[in-house]
Amino acid sequence: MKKNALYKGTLQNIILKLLVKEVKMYGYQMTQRAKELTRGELEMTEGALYPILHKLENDGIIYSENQSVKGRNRKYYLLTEKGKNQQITQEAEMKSYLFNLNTIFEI
Amino acid sequence: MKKNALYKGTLQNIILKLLVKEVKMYGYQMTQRAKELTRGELEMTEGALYPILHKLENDGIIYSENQSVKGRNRKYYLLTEKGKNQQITQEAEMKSYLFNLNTIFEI
DNA sequence: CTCTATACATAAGAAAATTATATATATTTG
DNA sequence: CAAATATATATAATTTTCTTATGTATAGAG
Repeated sequence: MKKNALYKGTLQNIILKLLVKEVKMYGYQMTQRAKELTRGELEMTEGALYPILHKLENDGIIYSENQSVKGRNRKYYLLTEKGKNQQITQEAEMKSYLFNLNTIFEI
Repeated sequence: MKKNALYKGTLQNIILKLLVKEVKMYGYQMTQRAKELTRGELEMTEGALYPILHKLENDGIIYSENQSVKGRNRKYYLLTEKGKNQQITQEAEMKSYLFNLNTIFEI
């Protein structure tokens, strides 16, 4: 099994959760934060991350602000109002999902 | 988001857990059991289930026994020794995964 | 000055699911 | 009793979602 196999289908949900917790984040920062929070387990690849961010922005769930920091460009993302609602819905789905898996795996 | 989106990547793990709990099960039974345990949330489709079962059998993780019940054929699956070890490994991975998601979603 | 880290982006390919279709029998319902 | 639904397995075509690979660019460490 691949390293991130279990996390398939949860990435968008995780991204929205990170954004609601930290208010604004840039892509690279999300990969680091996700890795920290999962004790090194989840390594979000750029090939997965950036297309999701672009899709979310295109769908009006998040919006971006460019900022130059120490000569490098960062693209910060924030939740829109629509995105905040979406995040609440998806977090509820995630909690139900976790409850169900806890049931199956008797945790 | 699709109904089973979050469960993507966990199906094989769930199947092995069902088998270790109930010793022997047939495919259709797994779909019903999974649906019960997730309060109707997870509806394992045949197109996902059967290819996984065939792959697991081909890899020596499970083996099958045909049984005719009330005129209909059932193909029961059981874990091999290799499969039991595999299940233990995958359950540990699943628990780590759940721990990490609980961390992210602060449950 | 080279390597690693930071930062974003996208194309090609693989993996894992959904959807659709097929077959067959038992049971329930109108 | 015919039709619809439930039971039971299987597979092909398609779609989704990820990995891998590649590209660009700058900062900092050694």
